[in-house]
Amino acid sequence: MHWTDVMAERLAQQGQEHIIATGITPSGEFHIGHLREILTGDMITRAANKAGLKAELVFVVDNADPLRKVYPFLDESYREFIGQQLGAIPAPDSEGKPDWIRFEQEGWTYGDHFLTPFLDALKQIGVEPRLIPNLEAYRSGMFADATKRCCDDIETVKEIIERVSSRELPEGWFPWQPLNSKKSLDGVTVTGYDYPLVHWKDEHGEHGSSNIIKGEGKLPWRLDWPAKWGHNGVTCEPFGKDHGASGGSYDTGKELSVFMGHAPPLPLTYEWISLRGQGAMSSSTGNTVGPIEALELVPPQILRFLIANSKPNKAIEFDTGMGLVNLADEYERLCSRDFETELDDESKSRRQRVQIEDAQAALRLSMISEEDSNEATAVSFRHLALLAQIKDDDEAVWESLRGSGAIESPTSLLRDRLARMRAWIKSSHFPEDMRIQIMTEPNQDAIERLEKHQRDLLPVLLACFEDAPWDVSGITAAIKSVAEQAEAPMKDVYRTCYAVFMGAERGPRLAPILCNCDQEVICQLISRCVSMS
RNA sequence: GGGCCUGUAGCUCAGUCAGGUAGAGCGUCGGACUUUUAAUCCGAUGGUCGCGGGUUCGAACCCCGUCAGGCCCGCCA
Repeated sequence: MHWTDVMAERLAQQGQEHIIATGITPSGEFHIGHLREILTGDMITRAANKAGLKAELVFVVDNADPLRKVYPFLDESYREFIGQQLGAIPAPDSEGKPDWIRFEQEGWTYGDHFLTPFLDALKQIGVEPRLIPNLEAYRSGMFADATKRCCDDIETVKEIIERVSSRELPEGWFPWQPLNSKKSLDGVTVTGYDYPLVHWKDEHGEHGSSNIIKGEGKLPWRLDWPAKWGHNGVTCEPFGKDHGASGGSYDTGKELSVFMGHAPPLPLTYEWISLRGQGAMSSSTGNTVGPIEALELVPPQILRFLIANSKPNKAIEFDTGMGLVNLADEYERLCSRDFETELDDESKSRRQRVQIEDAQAALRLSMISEEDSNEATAVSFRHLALLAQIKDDDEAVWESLRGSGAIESPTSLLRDRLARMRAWIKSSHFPEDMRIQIMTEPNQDAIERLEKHQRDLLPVLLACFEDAPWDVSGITAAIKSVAEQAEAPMKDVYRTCYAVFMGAERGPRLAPILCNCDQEVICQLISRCVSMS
């Protein structure tokens, strides 16, 4: 059974209506790691709805969280904002400096700045959750009840956190962090409590009172999370393995949730996504591939497929090179399979059936909208990558595909895919193995691997190429005339050609590539191979 | 110190929750297609299931131990 269906089954045991929650702090550039959080939630939601439940995906934007430090992409002037809430400070401009003008005129905040492009990407990927900006929830008093309960019984709250997480809370710990005189959550000491006011003094020597109902502060993380479960009615939430560790915030949240008066959500811990060969993704080191960037390279279905096809507890290594080609081709192959017929085959073992069913489920979850069909494009990524490099003009690509009978006319799906393919080829992510390159130096190994009678074709090849009109048909004719003059099979001629031009045994159609090269340079290459043989 | 996850074919992984002959895809190798879109089709190859014990008629799967890698227990998904 697919992992999403397992979750749906568990949810069904608990009730009919579900809120599946995801939450991310917009502290920096979003990356595909964040995509796992939201897609995991989205896929559970889909599976639950398919199982006849009523499920909704929500995305809690943790813009009440404070700025932790001056990240490398920020100007030093952000130092004054440390400790202040992400939804209440200006966004960085192109130089990383606070954009006061947009902040004051449009209310454009730090959180908005990072969230908005991510939401655009999500839309393309087919995820449109209900947004719950956390700062606004605080300000509208949504956290008041839970907060009151905690402040009224600090000892119980403390006991739960200290026992479950086995860490000691500092002296003077209070279940509400007030904003100080500089709107910061740091360096504040609570001096008294008189609901709804929490009295404080800060490190600047100022005194004041924080109104819980108006959200003049926030709950510490370990309380904030279970409180959100309560007022958002969350019944299921996937989260990263950092929260899932024993004694971690889910463990304390579970008990605190009951203390606050509601059942904790069904958890699902997922593993991190790392960049192949570069370790974990991190916004602060700049070691990221953003969802936007990823979408420029591959269609959104492939990104969904990556998540759908990996069990949550499996770490994913995102590979923007050959790995992506293989992933995309695997997706393409699955699209063209006929699962129904395969499942009708009685001789299939239980395991084989499970594999087929899981592949089917993963494919269905890869669709952008549930009404889509997974039409196969009949063109592999590998093949398209090749054509896109050989032919600068889109029309020529379609012409070639028509000629080989792969398509009759390009679908919008294919047009879209070609556009992304061209972006990929231009980017630094495109794998060198896929890049078509004509030799600049003779490849001695390849020449030596040729049979003698194949090497003997080299002088003939040189003669024919020197006289050839330098266009596609001229070069094609020249290759053909080599075979005629030498009375050799075409197979040998091609072998020789690929050895000379690409240092390989086989390769893509040569004429369209060679006509983009300089005739004299090509002939010199052949001539050097001749003298070598 | 406590805990979590992972370890199965060259690679990526299913299969572990409900024990019943070790599976897929990729790769590799071979063949076919007689001017080759790195294509496509067909066939073959491939594993002491990290290691040791236990339970069982029977263990990749359950139990105990152990090794290796990754991670968490300080608000980074």
